[in-house]
This record gives sequence, C-alpha cells and structure tokens, in this order.
Amino acid sequence: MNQAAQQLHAQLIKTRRSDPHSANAVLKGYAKGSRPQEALSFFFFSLRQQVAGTEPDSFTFPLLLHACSRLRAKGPGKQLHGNIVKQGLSMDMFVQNSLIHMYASCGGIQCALKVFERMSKRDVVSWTSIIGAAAAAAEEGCSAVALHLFDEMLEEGVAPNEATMVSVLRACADSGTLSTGRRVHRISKKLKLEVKLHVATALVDMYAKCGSIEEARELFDQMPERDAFAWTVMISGLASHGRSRDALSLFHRMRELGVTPDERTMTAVLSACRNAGMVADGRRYFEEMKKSHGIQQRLQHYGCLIDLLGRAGNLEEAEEFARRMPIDPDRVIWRTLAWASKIHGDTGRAERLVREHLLGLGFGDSGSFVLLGNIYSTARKWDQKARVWAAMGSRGMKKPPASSRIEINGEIHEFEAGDGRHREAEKIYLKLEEIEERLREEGHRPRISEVLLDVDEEEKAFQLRHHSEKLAVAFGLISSGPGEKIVIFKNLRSCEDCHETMKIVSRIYGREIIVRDRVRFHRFSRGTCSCGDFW
DNA sequence: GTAGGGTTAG
Repeated sequence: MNQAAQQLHAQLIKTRRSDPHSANAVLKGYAKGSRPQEALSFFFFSLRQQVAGTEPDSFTFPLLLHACSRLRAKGPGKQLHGNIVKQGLSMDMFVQNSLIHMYASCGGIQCALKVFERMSKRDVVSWTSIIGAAAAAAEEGCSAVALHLFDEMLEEGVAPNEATMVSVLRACADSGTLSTGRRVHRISKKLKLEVKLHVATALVDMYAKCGSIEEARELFDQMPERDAFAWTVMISGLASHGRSRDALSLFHRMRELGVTPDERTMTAVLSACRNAGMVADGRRYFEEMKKSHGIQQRLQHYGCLIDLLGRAGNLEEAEEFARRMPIDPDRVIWRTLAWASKIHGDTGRAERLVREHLLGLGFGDSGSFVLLGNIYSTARKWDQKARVWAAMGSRGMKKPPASSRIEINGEIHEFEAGDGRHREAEKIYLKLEEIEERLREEGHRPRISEVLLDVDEEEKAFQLRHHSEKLAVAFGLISSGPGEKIVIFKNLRSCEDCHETMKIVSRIYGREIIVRDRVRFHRFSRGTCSCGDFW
C-alpha cells in the first residue's frame, strides 16, 4: 500500500501536476498503510506547494481524517474540520462520519456528539461511529450514553450491523449492564450476526465482564470459527474470574489446534498465573514466550511477572527484577510493587518506592498520594498520613469515592459508603443490621485495621459497617428471589472486611455473590472465594 | 476512488 502510494507521489511531484483521483489514491495508500503521517504531510505540504491542479474534495477529507484518527492528531483534525466548513463540504455524510470518528479517536467525545447532533441524515455508519465513540470514551457515564444512543437508533428504524453490535457490547461490558447485553445478544441472533467472528468475540467478552463466565464459555464453545483474538478474550475472561487452571488448559488447547498466540495472549496467560499466585508457572511462561513462540517480552509482561513475584512475597527479587529489566519500568510497575510491599508489611520499602518513583519532582497523581497515605495508616503513622493528605489537598486533589453498583430488573442502583439517598434506604439498613447480627453469631470480628483513619475503635467499626459493597449486598438480598445470584460492581478494590463479609453472607444466605472490582472478579459461594484469598 | 467494530499487567 505504501510503496504504490510513494511511487505515485513521486510521479506527481515530477510532473508537478495532479488530479483529484490520483491525489486521493496517494492519500488512501498513506492513510491506510503503515505511515499515516505521510498522508497528512502530503496534504499539508506536497499537495499545496509542489503539485498543481488539485483541490481536495469530499473524497479527500475522509481519508485525511482517517489518518488523524490513527495518529490521534487532534490539532490537524480540527484544522481539517475548518477547511471542510470553508469549502462547504460539511453536509456530506461520509465527511461527517469521518469527523465523528476523528474526534472520538482524539479524545473529544463532546465534539463528536456536536457533529452527530447537527447531522440532518444519519446512516448505520453514523450511528455506529457515535456509539463506538461513546463506548470508547473514558469519561464517567459514557457507556450509558452509548446504550441510550443504541436505543434511539433502533427507534429510528436503522438496522444495526456487525460493527454496531461490537460497539454496543463494549459499552455493556464496561458498564456491566448484563440486561442490555442479553438484549443485544437476542437482536444479534435475530439478525444472524451472532455467529460472526467479531460479534461472537464481543459477546464472549461481554458475558465474561458482566460476571457470567459460564455463558461466555458456552458461547465460545459454540463459535463456528475462532482466531487468536477470540481465544485471548476467553483466556483473559477465565483469568479475571480466578479460573486460572481453566485459562491455562485453554491456552494449551489453543496451541494444540495450531492457533498462534500473540503478545496479548501471553498477557492473559501471565495474568492467569498472577491471579492464582502461580509463581513457577508464571516464570516458565515468561521465559518460554520468546523461546517457543518468538514473542518479545514487553512492559505488560514484565509488569505481570513483577506483580506476581511481589504478591507472592518475593519483594526483593521483584524489585531487583524491575531495576534490571531492559525496558524502563513505568509508574504502574512501581505502584504494584509498593502495594505488594504494603500487603506484606514492608512499610519501609513501600514508602521508599512511592517517594522514589511515584512522587518525585513534585509530580504525582491522587492515586499515589492515597497509596502513601494508606501505607502510613497501616503502619499507624497518623502524623505522616495527615501530612500526605494535606499535601494532596493543597494540590487540589481528592480521593475518588468508592462506590458499588448492582443491577436489579434492568435498573442500576449505585451506593457510596454511608449512603442514605436510596429510596429503600431504611429497609437496606435494617437488612444490614440483620446481616451484622448473623455475622456476629458466626464469630466474625470486624477487621478494623482496614479503616485508615485516626479515630477510636468504635468509630472504625461504624465506618466499616457502611462500606458501599455492604449496602449493595444488603439491597441485593432484599430485592432478589431466594437462591438468585447477586452481582456487584465496584469502582475500586474491596477491603478485607468486605471480602470476609461476602464469604460468610454467601454461606448463611445460600447465595452466589459475584463482585467485580477494578481489575478482576471474586465469586463467593458456600463461604469461600474463587480468588483463594490471593488478591 | 471516501467513513464505523472484538483482548491489554494496576
């Protein structure tokens, strides 16, 4: 693609003449090839100054915008938007659809929405582009916007296609909206899209991320064709649910069938080892990936292995490994290492790692300050903790509040610690009292060391009782039938007391409870958790 | 001759 474009480009420069067709052919080669930046420089430089006889038309701009999307180049993208308006091409649907995608790729979901809202006519690509834009946006609540847009699309009678399904399913997966996910599954079946590779893969991912790993597996087993992507999705799904043995045996099955794993497959495999504390296996897969599969270890693989070593308590080895690795460790690696040090009670190491690598030069995100504060709390160094929080405050930073969500009959209910805003708050707190009573009977003592405040023991116990996932599980118990599965989504990670509480609740109420935290799933059943208390 | 989609260590 590049070579043909380069040849044609050279020819245009030589003759100093072109026509829209040739110029667009060059652009297409560059924009879709391996060097999209060439497309932009061709437009902004060559076309204007070296080659006469061509003005960009409505075929030119989508190609250029495509290049901007791939480069995440918002500046040139905006400039092109200006040119489009100037040339009166802003009513062309191809151009508008490309603009939506350009803004989406460059992180401007609001700009993308503005373009979309101004369109007088929208086809399936317009809808898919804006749904995809919302689904991919990092801002809070964007998944819900994507799902809402999907409903509007159906109301307008536009038939979704494969790409639409994939984007909607991503929004379901990210937000954990299982009911909509199931609905999209039904629509896919009706439109015979369920068996298409991309859609089937997205469905598997959706079920896994919505807590229903069995349904994910069932669908995966029924797929008529599977590529490395599909295998990787299933392997990482199993890994995130703590089913490491299943994940690894699936990886071996994949190899037996002759499917070549890629670097992402290996990330999933290492993450399976990490989640189960399988140090020896993790080391072996890490070594083998280069030798047996020719896959170069990258940052995420090093990160996985270091996390695995650290969490298993091999702190010195993990830190040494981080210092000696051939790629510069990033903040994530130092943070996981500091967290592992805190878990294993090595306060000195934890504190040093945060100060050396996360808070140096006056930089630092709120997460690093919160981590340092937690390290001091665990070590009961209240003065130091207060200083950290003050430093945070003076920089205008705040700890993001912990929240838990639960879906009941298609409606999402969200709770924060001590929340009294829910319409059934009274019943929820009554249920919570009942749970506490039964926990006491079971001999459970609140793990007050988890409350990281310098307050008396009674106040700590009070704080613990009202953590958001406890409110969510109480609500789940009163608003679902006996024996029904309870699925809770947390924005952060659980504390140990909540983890213990879930175990006991699963046993005494005879419920399966699934908690998705920031990074993985915990499945509580009959008093135990699938993570084996390793998290 | 132009536009949209599936995984990713915390």
